[in-house]
Amino acid sequence: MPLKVRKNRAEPPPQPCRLTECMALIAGAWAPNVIWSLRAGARRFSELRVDIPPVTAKVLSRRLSELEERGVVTRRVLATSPPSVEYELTALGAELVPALDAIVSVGHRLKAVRSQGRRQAKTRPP
Amino acid sequence: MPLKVRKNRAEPPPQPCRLTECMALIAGAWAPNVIWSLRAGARRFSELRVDIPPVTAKVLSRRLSELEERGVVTRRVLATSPPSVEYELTALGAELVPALDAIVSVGHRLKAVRSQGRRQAKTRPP
DNA sequence: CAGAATCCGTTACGATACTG
DNA sequence: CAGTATCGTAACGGATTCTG
Repeated sequence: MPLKVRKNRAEPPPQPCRLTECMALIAGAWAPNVIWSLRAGARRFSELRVDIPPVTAKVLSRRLSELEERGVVTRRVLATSPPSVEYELTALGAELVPALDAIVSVGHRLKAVRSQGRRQAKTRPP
Repeated sequence: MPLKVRKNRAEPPPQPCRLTECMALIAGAWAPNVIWSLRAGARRFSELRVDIPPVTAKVLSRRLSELEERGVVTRRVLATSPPSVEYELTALGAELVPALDAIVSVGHRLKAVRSQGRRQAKTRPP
């Protein structure tokens, strides 16, 4: 008799597809970095390029459009000469920052555990 | 005179590359869904396939290996017949769940703003 | 059941060059 | 300065088949 698939307890958020859809908010190369760079306030296109070294103008431009379309950032053209454009997190976009923080925190601790787990491998209770 | 690139205020976490590295924790298709599915406890391979409908065995298997290697989940082979394998979040892996929750929360509210922003477009203070 | 192996299509990224 | 256009490539995921 085949094993029974246990019911998945705790399913307040309905389908897993919802999750996928929401994760798309920060999808695409460098999107998290853009949010990260804007955490302290507005920033211009070329400043973002400097903040995120290996990003190309094409990809940065694309990512910013997507983030704007999704309501994560706002775009404001300044009447300077030459013209410059400022990007800023929306109120909701700013709420993504703590989430990124949490992920980074876990990442750092995982790395620490890794490197010290090597040295002193097994301390297991019998 | 060209505009000066303003210093990026607030830079406690050093390079943006660190962020990229940490975001890799939840990278790959369905990885967030796996973490999500394991939030309430251990789950078998085939149960995860049911939890996350469109995932193929190949990709699920690959994602689980990666997550295990990164210390996000643990893998335990049960001595049953036929053999089954249980996956479970590690302590650190479990800390990713609130972060995913936050992102989902923002995602839902962004969607709400979107759909009601259509109907009643402009209410701006002079 | 849990998964490895193979093949193959899509895509998204990077590099480069060009525009307003 | 702030992008857009075009091109080539590598990586990723999906479908299918096979094994212990």
